[in-house]
Amino acid sequence: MRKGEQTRSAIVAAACELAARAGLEGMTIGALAERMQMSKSGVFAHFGSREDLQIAVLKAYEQHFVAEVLVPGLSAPRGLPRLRAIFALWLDRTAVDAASACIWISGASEYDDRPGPVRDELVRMVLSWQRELTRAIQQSIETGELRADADPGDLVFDLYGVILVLHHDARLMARADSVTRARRAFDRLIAAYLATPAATSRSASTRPASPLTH
Amino acid sequence: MRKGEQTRSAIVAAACELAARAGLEGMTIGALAERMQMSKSGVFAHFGSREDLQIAVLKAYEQHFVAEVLVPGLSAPRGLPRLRAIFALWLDRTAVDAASACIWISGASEYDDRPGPVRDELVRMVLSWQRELTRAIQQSIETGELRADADPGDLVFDLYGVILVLHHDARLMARADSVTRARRAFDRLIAAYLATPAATSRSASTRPASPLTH
DNA sequence: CGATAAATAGTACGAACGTTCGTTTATATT
DNA sequence: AATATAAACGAACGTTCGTACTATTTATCG
Repeated sequence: MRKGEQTRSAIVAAACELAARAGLEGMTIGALAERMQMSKSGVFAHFGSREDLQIAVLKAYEQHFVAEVLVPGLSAPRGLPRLRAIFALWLDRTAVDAASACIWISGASEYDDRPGPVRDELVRMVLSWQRELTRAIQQSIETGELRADADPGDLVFDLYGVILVLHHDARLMARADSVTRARRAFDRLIAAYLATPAATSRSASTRPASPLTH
Repeated sequence: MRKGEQTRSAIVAAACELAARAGLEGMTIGALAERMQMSKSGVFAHFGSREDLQIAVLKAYEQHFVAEVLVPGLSAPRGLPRLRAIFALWLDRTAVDAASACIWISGASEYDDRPGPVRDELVRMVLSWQRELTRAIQQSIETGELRADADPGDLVFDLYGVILVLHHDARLMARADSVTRARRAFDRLIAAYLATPAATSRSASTRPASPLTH
Protein backbone atom coordinates (compact mmCIF):
# COMPACT_ATOMS: atom_id res chain seq x y z
CA MET A 1 0.00 0.00 0.00
CA ARG A 2 2.50 2.58 1.10
CA LYS A 3 5.22 1.46 -1.28
CA GLY A 4 2.85 1.82 -4.20
CA GLU A 5 1.90 5.39 -3.54
CA GLN A 6 5.52 6.22 -2.91
CA THR A 7 6.75 4.97 -6.25
CA ARG A 8 3.70 6.37 -7.94
CA SER A 9 4.51 9.87 -6.83
CA ALA A 10 8.12 9.27 -7.79
CA ILE A 11 6.94 8.33 -11.25
CA VAL A 12 4.76 11.42 -11.46
CA ALA A 13 7.69 13.58 -10.40
CA ALA A 14 9.88 12.09 -13.10
CA ALA A 15 7.05 12.42 -15.57
CA CYS A 16 6.79 16.12 -14.76
CA GLU A 17 10.41 16.68 -15.65
CA LEU A 18 10.03 14.63 -18.78
CA ALA A 19 6.87 16.42 -19.84
CA ALA A 20 8.54 19.75 -19.23
CA ARG A 21 11.03 18.94 -21.95
CA ALA A 22 9.06 16.86 -24.42
CA GLY A 23 5.55 18.08 -23.73
CA LEU A 24 2.67 16.05 -22.40
CA GLU A 25 2.32 14.29 -25.73
CA GLY A 26 6.03 13.72 -26.12
CA MET A 27 6.26 12.13 -22.71
CA THR A 28 6.14 8.39 -23.39
CA ILE A 29 5.78 5.53 -20.97
CA GLY A 30 8.83 3.86 -22.42
CA ALA A 31 11.07 6.83 -21.75
CA LEU A 32 9.56 7.20 -18.33
CA ALA A 33 10.26 3.56 -17.51
CA GLU A 34 13.85 3.91 -18.61
CA ARG A 35 14.31 6.97 -16.46
CA MET A 36 12.77 5.20 -13.49
CA GLN A 37 14.75 2.04 -14.17
CA MET A 38 11.54 0.12 -14.26
CA SER A 39 9.70 -1.93 -16.79
CA LYS A 40 7.10 -0.29 -18.98
CA SER A 41 4.38 -2.43 -17.47
CA GLY A 42 5.55 -1.60 -13.98
CA VAL A 43 5.15 2.08 -14.67
CA PHE A 44 1.95 1.62 -16.56
CA ALA A 45 0.31 -0.37 -13.76
CA HIS A 46 0.16 2.73 -11.58
CA PHE A 47 -2.17 4.45 -14.02
CA GLY A 48 -5.16 3.14 -15.81
CA SER A 49 -4.08 4.74 -19.03
CA ARG A 50 -1.69 7.20 -20.55
CA GLU A 51 -4.34 9.87 -20.29
CA ASP A 52 -4.60 9.31 -16.56
CA LEU A 53 -0.86 9.71 -16.30
CA GLN A 54 -0.99 12.97 -18.24
CA ILE A 55 -3.74 14.28 -16.01
CA ALA A 56 -1.77 13.22 -12.93
CA VAL A 57 1.19 15.20 -14.26
CA LEU A 58 -1.03 18.21 -14.85
CA LYS A 59 -2.39 18.06 -11.32
CA ALA A 60 1.08 17.75 -9.85
CA TYR A 61 2.16 20.74 -11.89
CA GLU A 62 -0.77 22.79 -10.69
CA GLN A 63 0.02 21.88 -7.12
CA HIS A 64 3.61 23.05 -7.51
CA PHE A 65 2.50 26.18 -9.31
CA VAL A 66 0.06 27.14 -6.59
CA ALA A 67 2.60 26.40 -3.89
CA GLU A 68 5.36 28.41 -5.52
CA VAL A 69 3.47 31.32 -7.05
CA LEU A 70 0.04 31.82 -5.59
CA VAL A 71 0.57 30.90 -1.95
CA PRO A 72 3.71 32.97 -1.35
CA GLY A 73 2.16 35.75 -3.39
CA LEU A 74 -0.84 35.87 -1.08
CA SER A 75 1.42 36.77 1.81
CA ALA A 76 1.99 40.17 0.22
CA PRO A 77 -0.48 42.88 1.21
CA ARG A 78 -3.57 42.79 -0.93
CA GLY A 79 -3.78 45.18 -3.83
CA LEU A 80 -0.98 46.20 -6.15
CA PRO A 81 1.84 44.86 -3.97
CA ARG A 82 0.26 41.44 -4.08
CA LEU A 83 -0.21 41.63 -7.82
CA ARG A 84 3.42 42.61 -8.20
CA ALA A 85 4.52 39.80 -5.94
CA ILE A 86 2.50 37.22 -7.82
CA PHE A 87 3.87 38.32 -11.17
CA ALA A 88 7.43 38.40 -9.86
CA LEU A 89 7.06 34.86 -8.56
CA TRP A 90 5.52 33.85 -11.84
CA LEU A 91 8.52 35.27 -13.65
CA ASP A 92 10.88 33.45 -11.34
CA ARG A 93 9.57 30.13 -12.53
CA THR A 94 10.96 30.95 -15.95
CA ALA A 95 14.06 32.74 -14.83
CA VAL A 96 15.33 30.03 -12.51
CA ASP A 97 14.85 27.07 -14.78
CA ALA A 98 14.89 28.21 -18.36
CA ALA A 99 15.59 24.68 -19.50
CA SER A 100 12.19 23.33 -18.61
CA ALA A 101 9.03 24.54 -20.20
CA CYS A 102 5.68 25.25 -18.66
CA ILE A 103 3.40 22.38 -19.56
CA TRP A 104 0.41 24.70 -19.47
CA ILE A 105 1.95 26.67 -22.30
CA SER A 106 3.19 23.76 -24.34
CA GLY A 107 -0.07 22.00 -23.62
CA ALA A 108 -1.98 24.95 -25.01
CA SER A 109 -0.51 24.28 -28.43
CA GLU A 110 -0.74 20.53 -28.08
CA TYR A 111 -4.38 20.35 -27.07
CA ASP A 112 -6.02 23.36 -28.65
CA ASP A 113 -7.16 21.09 -31.46
CA ARG A 114 -7.44 17.86 -29.49
CA PRO A 115 -10.58 17.54 -27.38
CA GLY A 116 -10.60 15.18 -24.44
CA PRO A 117 -10.10 14.90 -20.71
CA VAL A 118 -6.53 16.20 -20.79
CA ARG A 119 -7.55 19.35 -22.59
CA ASP A 120 -10.51 19.82 -20.25
CA GLU A 121 -8.26 19.54 -17.24
CA LEU A 122 -5.77 21.98 -18.75
CA VAL A 123 -8.46 24.52 -19.52
CA ARG A 124 -9.87 24.18 -16.04
CA MET A 125 -6.46 24.91 -14.52
CA VAL A 126 -5.78 27.94 -16.68
CA LEU A 127 -9.24 29.27 -15.90
CA SER A 128 -8.63 28.75 -12.23
CA TRP A 129 -5.33 30.57 -12.36
CA GLN A 130 -6.77 33.44 -14.36
CA ARG A 131 -9.52 33.74 -11.78
CA GLU A 132 -6.88 34.23 -9.11
CA LEU A 133 -5.21 36.87 -11.23
CA THR A 134 -8.52 38.59 -11.78
CA ARG A 135 -9.15 38.65 -8.07
CA ALA A 136 -5.77 40.25 -7.34
CA ILE A 137 -6.45 42.85 -10.02
CA GLN A 138 -9.92 43.64 -8.73
CA GLN A 139 -8.52 44.11 -5.27
CA SER A 140 -5.95 46.49 -6.71
CA ILE A 141 -8.82 48.45 -8.16
CA GLU A 142 -10.67 48.46 -4.87
CA THR A 143 -7.64 49.83 -3.08
CA GLY A 144 -7.61 52.63 -5.60
CA GLU A 145 -4.20 51.74 -6.94
CA LEU A 146 -5.48 50.73 -10.35
CA ARG A 147 -7.98 52.74 -12.32
CA ALA A 148 -11.59 52.22 -11.40
CA ASP A 149 -12.60 51.78 -15.03
CA ALA A 150 -9.90 49.23 -15.77
CA ASP A 151 -11.07 45.95 -17.20
CA PRO A 152 -9.53 43.13 -15.13
CA GLY A 153 -10.00 40.74 -18.02
CA ASP A 154 -7.94 43.00 -20.22
CA LEU A 155 -5.11 43.10 -17.73
CA VAL A 156 -5.18 39.34 -17.29
CA PHE A 157 -4.98 39.11 -21.07
CA ASP A 158 -1.99 41.44 -21.11
CA LEU A 159 -0.18 39.73 -18.27
CA TYR A 160 -0.63 36.33 -19.82
CA GLY A 161 0.73 37.70 -23.05
CA VAL A 162 3.88 38.84 -21.32
CA ILE A 163 4.41 35.40 -19.82
CA LEU A 164 3.81 33.70 -23.16
CA VAL A 165 6.21 35.86 -25.08
CA LEU A 166 8.72 35.52 -22.29
CA HIS A 167 8.70 31.77 -22.69
CA HIS A 168 8.79 32.13 -26.45
CA ASP A 169 11.79 34.42 -26.42
CA ALA A 170 13.69 32.71 -23.64
CA ARG A 171 13.27 29.19 -24.94
CA LEU A 172 12.85 29.21 -28.71
CA MET A 173 14.82 32.35 -29.41
CA ALA A 174 17.28 31.72 -26.58
CA ARG A 175 17.42 35.40 -25.70
CA ALA A 176 19.18 36.06 -22.44
CA ASP A 177 17.48 39.39 -21.76
CA SER A 178 13.94 38.00 -21.93
CA VAL A 179 13.23 38.23 -18.22
CA THR A 180 14.42 41.83 -18.13
CA ARG A 181 12.17 42.68 -21.02
CA ALA A 182 9.26 40.92 -19.35
CA ARG A 183 9.80 42.93 -16.20
CA ARG A 184 9.79 46.16 -18.17
CA ALA A 185 6.68 45.05 -20.01
CA PHE A 186 4.96 44.42 -16.70
CA ASP A 187 5.91 47.84 -15.38
CA ARG A 188 4.64 49.42 -18.56
CA LEU A 189 1.35 47.58 -18.24
CA ILE A 190 0.86 48.55 -14.63
CA ALA A 191 1.68 52.15 -15.49
CA ALA A 192 -1.05 52.13 -18.13
CA TYR A 193 -3.59 50.77 -15.67
CA LEU A 194 -2.45 52.91 -12.78
CA ALA A 195 -4.93 55.27 -11.22
CA THR A 196 -3.59 58.78 -11.70
CA PRO A 197 -4.67 61.03 -8.85
CA ALA A 198 -6.15 63.66 -11.13
CA ALA A 199 -7.83 61.43 -13.67
CA THR A 200 -9.52 58.81 -11.55
CA SER A 201 -12.92 60.20 -12.39
CA ARG A 202 -13.92 59.67 -15.96
CA SER A 203 -15.19 63.13 -16.79
CA ALA A 204 -16.00 64.06 -20.34
CA SER A 205 -14.21 67.38 -20.06
CA THR A 206 -10.81 65.80 -19.58
CA ARG A 207 -11.32 63.35 -22.37
CA PRO A 208 -8.16 63.25 -24.48
CA ALA A 209 -7.82 62.63 -28.16
CA SER A 210 -8.51 58.97 -28.47
CA PRO A 211 -5.69 56.81 -29.80
CA LEU A 212 -8.25 54.15 -30.62
CA THR A 213 -9.36 55.77 -33.83
CA HIS A 214 -6.48 56.19 -36.12
CA MET B 1 9.00 16.71 -64.98
CA ARG B 2 6.27 19.27 -64.61
CA LYS B 3 3.88 16.81 -63.04
CA GLY B 4 6.25 16.18 -60.19
CA GLU B 5 6.54 19.76 -59.06
CA GLN B 6 2.82 20.14 -59.40
CA THR B 7 1.96 17.29 -57.06
CA ARG B 8 4.78 18.25 -54.78
CA SER B 9 3.32 21.66 -54.17
CA ALA B 10 -0.10 20.07 -53.76
CA ILE B 11 1.36 17.84 -51.09
CA VAL B 12 2.97 20.80 -49.38
CA ALA B 13 -0.33 22.66 -49.43
CA ALA B 14 -2.12 19.74 -47.85
CA ALA B 15 0.72 19.35 -45.39
CA CYS B 16 0.30 22.97 -44.36
CA GLU B 17 -3.32 22.43 -43.46
CA LEU B 18 -2.48 19.25 -41.66
CA ALA B 19 0.37 20.83 -39.74
CA ALA B 20 -1.87 23.72 -38.77
CA ARG B 21 -4.06 21.33 -36.87
CA ALA B 22 -1.68 18.70 -35.59
CA GLY B 23 1.55 20.66 -35.47
CA LEU B 24 4.68 20.01 -37.46
CA GLU B 25 5.44 16.96 -35.35
CA GLY B 26 1.90 15.68 -35.42
CA MET B 27 1.82 15.85 -39.20
CA THR B 28 2.59 12.30 -40.33
CA ILE B 29 3.36 11.03 -43.78
CA GLY B 30 0.69 8.38 -43.45
CA ALA B 31 -2.05 10.89 -42.73
CA LEU B 32 -0.75 13.08 -45.50
CA ALA B 33 -0.84 10.19 -47.97
CA GLU B 34 -4.39 9.36 -46.99
CA ARG B 35 -5.46 12.94 -47.48
CA MET B 36 -3.75 13.08 -50.87
CA GLN B 37 -5.11 9.68 -51.84
CA MET B 38 -1.60 8.55 -52.52
CA SER B 39 0.65 5.90 -51.15
CA LYS B 40 3.02 6.73 -48.34
CA SER B 41 6.01 6.06 -50.52
CA GLY B 42 4.56 8.21 -53.27
CA VAL B 43 4.36 11.14 -50.91
CA PHE B 44 7.68 10.41 -49.32
CA ALA B 45 9.49 10.28 -52.64
CA HIS B 46 9.01 14.00 -53.12
CA PHE B 47 11.10 14.73 -50.05
CA GLY B 48 14.34 13.24 -48.97
CA SER B 49 13.12 12.92 -45.43
CA ARG B 50 10.40 13.92 -43.05
CA GLU B 51 12.54 16.81 -41.89
CA ASP B 52 12.75 18.14 -45.42
CA LEU B 53 8.99 17.97 -45.65
CA GLN B 54 8.62 19.90 -42.41
CA ILE B 55 11.01 22.55 -43.64
CA ALA B 56 9.14 22.75 -46.93
CA VAL B 57 5.96 23.35 -44.97
CA LEU B 58 7.64 26.06 -42.94
CA LYS B 59 8.84 27.82 -46.06
CA ALA B 60 5.44 27.68 -47.66
CA TYR B 61 3.94 29.12 -44.51
CA GLU B 62 6.43 31.95 -44.46
CA GLN B 63 5.65 32.71 -48.07
CA HIS B 64 1.93 32.95 -47.34
CA PHE B 65 2.57 34.98 -44.23
CA VAL B 66 4.68 37.51 -46.06
CA ALA B 67 2.19 37.72 -48.90
CA GLU B 68 -0.80 38.21 -46.63
CA VAL B 69 0.63 40.34 -43.84
CA LEU B 70 3.87 42.04 -44.75
CA VAL B 71 3.35 42.88 -48.41
CA PRO B 72 -0.13 44.43 -48.11
CA GLY B 73 1.02 46.13 -44.92
CA LEU B 74 3.84 47.82 -46.77
CA SER B 75 1.35 49.58 -49.00
CA ALA B 76 0.27 51.67 -46.02
CA PRO B 77 2.18 54.92 -45.51
CA ARG B 78 5.33 54.35 -43.53
CA GLY B 79 5.24 55.11 -39.84
CA LEU B 80 2.44 54.41 -37.44
CA PRO B 81 -0.21 53.78 -40.12
CA ARG B 82 1.94 51.05 -41.57
CA LEU B 83 2.54 49.52 -38.16
CA ARG B 84 -1.18 49.57 -37.50
CA ALA B 85 -1.90 48.02 -40.87
CA ILE B 86 0.60 45.26 -40.34
CA PHE B 87 -0.77 44.39 -36.95
CA ALA B 88 -4.34 44.47 -38.21
CA LEU B 89 -3.43 42.08 -41.00
CA TRP B 90 -1.61 39.93 -38.52
CA LEU B 91 -4.73 39.79 -36.40
CA ASP B 92 -6.84 38.90 -39.38
CA ARG B 93 -4.95 35.68 -39.83
CA THR B 94 -6.32 34.55 -36.50
CA ALA B 95 -9.74 36.11 -36.79
CA VAL B 96 -10.61 34.64 -40.14
CA ASP B 97 -9.55 31.09 -39.52
CA ALA B 98 -9.63 30.37 -35.82
CA ALA B 99 -9.64 26.66 -36.50
CA SER B 100 -6.10 26.50 -37.81
CA ALA B 101 -3.14 27.33 -35.69
CA CYS B 102 0.00 29.25 -36.56
CA ILE B 103 2.76 26.72 -37.01
CA TRP B 104 5.31 29.29 -35.88
CA ILE B 105 3.57 29.40 -32.53
CA SER B 106 2.92 25.71 -32.15
CA GLY B 107 6.41 25.07 -33.46
CA ALA B 108 7.84 27.29 -30.78
CA SER B 109 6.66 24.86 -28.15
CA GLU B 110 7.49 21.82 -30.20
CA TYR B 111 11.07 22.75 -31.00
CA ASP B 112 12.24 24.90 -28.13
CA ASP B 113 13.87 21.81 -26.68
CA ARG B 114 14.60 19.98 -29.91
CA PRO B 115 17.66 21.20 -31.80
CA GLY B 116 17.98 20.53 -35.49
CA PRO B 117 17.36 21.96 -38.95
CA VAL B 118 13.63 22.46 -38.41
CA ARG B 119 14.17 24.50 -35.29
CA ASP B 120 16.91 26.51 -37.00
CA GLU B 121 14.62 27.32 -39.88
CA LEU B 122 11.82 28.29 -37.52
CA VAL B 123 14.06 30.60 -35.53
CA ARG B 124 15.36 32.18 -38.69
CA MET B 125 11.83 32.95 -39.84
CA VAL B 126 10.73 34.44 -36.55
CA LEU B 127 13.88 36.54 -36.46
CA SER B 128 13.22 37.73 -39.97
CA TRP B 129 9.65 38.68 -39.13
CA GLN B 130 10.67 40.47 -35.94
CA ARG B 131 13.21 42.43 -37.96
CA GLU B 132 10.41 43.65 -40.21
CA LEU B 133 8.41 44.65 -37.18
CA THR B 134 11.39 46.44 -35.74
CA ARG B 135 11.83 48.38 -38.95
CA ALA B 136 8.21 49.50 -38.99
CA ILE B 137 8.56 50.61 -35.38
CA GLN B 138 11.77 52.50 -36.00
CA GLN B 139 10.16 54.31 -38.88
CA SER B 140 7.29 55.25 -36.60
CA ILE B 141 9.82 56.75 -34.26
CA GLU B 142 11.50 58.62 -37.09
CA THR B 143 8.21 60.14 -38.17
CA GLY B 144 7.79 61.38 -34.62
CA GLU B 145 4.66 59.37 -34.01
CA LEU B 146 6.23 57.10 -31.43
CA ARG B 147 8.41 58.36 -28.62
CA ALA B 148 12.02 58.94 -29.50
CA ASP B 149 13.23 57.06 -26.44
CA ALA B 150 11.06 54.02 -27.17
CA ASP B 151 12.87 50.71 -27.38
CA PRO B 152 11.78 48.98 -30.60
CA GLY B 153 12.76 45.63 -29.16
CA ASP B 154 10.44 46.20 -26.26
CA LEU B 155 7.53 46.97 -28.53
CA VAL B 156 8.22 43.94 -30.67
CA PHE B 157 8.23 41.93 -27.47
CA ASP B 158 4.89 43.42 -26.45
CA LEU B 159 3.28 42.95 -29.84
CA TYR B 160 4.37 39.36 -30.05
CA GLY B 161 2.92 38.79 -26.61
CA VAL B 162 -0.45 40.07 -27.76
CA ILE B 163 -0.44 37.69 -30.70
CA LEU B 164 0.60 34.76 -28.54
CA VAL B 165 -2.06 35.33 -25.93
CA LEU B 166 -4.60 35.91 -28.66
CA HIS B 167 -3.92 32.47 -30.07
CA HIS B 168 -3.92 31.00 -26.60
CA ASP B 169 -7.26 32.50 -25.66
CA ALA B 170 -8.96 31.99 -29.00
CA ARG B 171 -7.89 28.41 -29.48
CA LEU B 172 -7.31 26.73 -26.15
CA MET B 173 -9.76 28.78 -24.12
CA ALA B 174 -12.20 29.15 -27.01
CA ARG B 175 -12.99 32.73 -26.07
CA ALA B 176 -14.99 34.53 -28.70
CA ASP B 177 -13.89 38.02 -27.69
CA SER B 178 -10.18 37.34 -28.04
CA VAL B 179 -9.69 39.41 -31.17
CA THR B 180 -11.47 42.35 -29.62
CA ARG B 181 -9.28 42.11 -26.57
CA ALA B 182 -6.18 41.87 -28.74
CA ARG B 183 -7.19 45.00 -30.60
CA ARG B 184 -7.64 46.87 -27.35
CA ALA B 185 -4.32 45.57 -26.11
CA PHE B 186 -2.65 46.87 -29.25
CA ASP B 187 -4.22 50.28 -28.84
CA ARG B 188 -3.11 50.37 -25.24
CA LEU B 189 0.42 49.49 -26.27
CA ILE B 190 0.61 52.11 -28.97
CA ALA B 191 -0.79 54.68 -26.58
CA ALA B 192 1.97 53.88 -24.12
CA TYR B 193 4.62 54.31 -26.79
CA LEU B 194 2.99 57.33 -28.39
CA ALA B 195 4.91 60.57 -28.53
CA THR B 196 2.75 62.92 -26.51
CA PRO B 197 3.41 66.49 -27.63
CA ALA B 198 2.49 68.17 -24.36
CA ALA B 199 0.87 65.72 -22.04
CA THR B 200 2.80 64.23 -19.18
CA SER B 201 -0.08 62.12 -17.89
CA ARG B 202 -0.36 59.69 -20.75
CA SER B 203 -1.21 56.76 -18.54
CA ALA B 204 -4.64 58.08 -17.66
CA SER B 205 -5.43 59.16 -21.15
CA THR B 206 -4.84 55.92 -22.95
CA ARG B 207 -8.46 55.18 -23.38
CA PRO B 208 -11.87 56.79 -23.34
CA ALA B 209 -14.14 55.43 -20.69
CA SER B 210 -16.91 54.25 -22.93
CA PRO B 211 -16.28 50.77 -24.36
CA LEU B 212 -14.70 48.98 -21.46
CA THR B 213 -17.44 48.23 -19.01
CA HIS B 214 -16.82 44.89 -17.46
C1' DC C 1 6.58 -17.19 10.23
C1' DG C 2 3.41 -17.97 6.76
C1' DA C 3 -0.61 -16.19 4.29
C1' DT C 4 -2.35 -12.83 1.38
C1' DA C 5 -2.47 -9.07 -1.29
C1' DA C 6 0.06 -5.52 -3.63
C1' DA C 7 3.70 -4.23 -6.74
C1' DT C 8 6.62 -5.08 -10.49
C1' DA C 9 8.46 -7.81 -14.37
C1' DG C 10 7.78 -10.26 -18.51
C1' DT C 11 5.79 -11.13 -22.80
C1' DA C 12 2.96 -10.28 -26.51
C1' DC C 13 -0.12 -7.71 -29.47
C1' DG C 14 -1.86 -4.62 -33.04
C1' DA C 15 -1.18 -0.23 -34.85
C1' DA C 16 1.50 3.47 -36.53
C1' DC C 17 5.85 5.57 -37.27
C1' DG C 18 9.65 6.91 -41.01
C1' DT C 19 12.14 4.71 -44.42
C1' DT C 20 13.90 1.52 -48.20
C1' DC C 21 13.47 -1.23 -52.23
C1' DG C 22 11.97 -3.26 -56.50
C1' DT C 23 8.36 -2.84 -59.68
C1' DT C 24 4.85 -0.78 -62.37
C1' DT C 25 2.50 2.97 -64.45
C1' DA C 26 2.50 7.43 -66.56
C1' DT C 27 4.72 11.12 -68.88
C1' DA C 28 7.97 13.32 -71.92
C1' DT C 29 11.45 13.19 -75.61
C1' DT C 30 13.27 11.67 -79.94
C1' DA D 1 5.83 4.70 -82.22
C1' DA D 2 9.65 3.68 -79.61
C1' DT D 3 12.21 4.70 -75.87
C1' DA D 4 14.04 7.00 -71.78
C1' DT D 5 12.86 8.91 -67.55
C1' DA D 6 10.06 10.50 -63.96
C1' DA D 7 6.37 9.40 -60.69
C1' DA D 8 3.71 6.52 -57.92
C1' DC D 9 2.79 2.13 -55.98
C1' DG D 10 2.91 -1.89 -52.77
C1' DA D 11 5.20 -4.48 -49.65
C1' DA D 12 8.25 -4.92 -46.11
C1' DC D 13 11.77 -3.24 -42.86
C1' DG D 14 12.92 -2.31 -37.87
C1' DT D 15 11.12 0.65 -34.06
C1' DT D 16 8.21 2.48 -30.92
C1' DC D 17 3.83 3.47 -29.32
C1' DG D 18 0.00 2.25 -25.65
C1' DT D 19 -2.13 -1.56 -23.68
C1' DA D 20 -3.54 -6.41 -22.04
C1' DC D 21 -2.58 -10.56 -19.78
C1' DT D 22 0.15 -13.54 -17.02
C1' DA D 23 3.92 -14.60 -13.84
C1' DT D 24 6.87 -13.59 -10.17
C1' DT D 25 8.71 -10.96 -6.76
C1' DT D 26 8.06 -8.04 -2.71
C1' DA D 27 5.79 -5.91 1.09
C1' DT D 28 2.24 -5.98 4.69
C1' DC D 29 -0.21 -8.08 8.48
C1' DG D 30 -2.53 -11.57 11.51
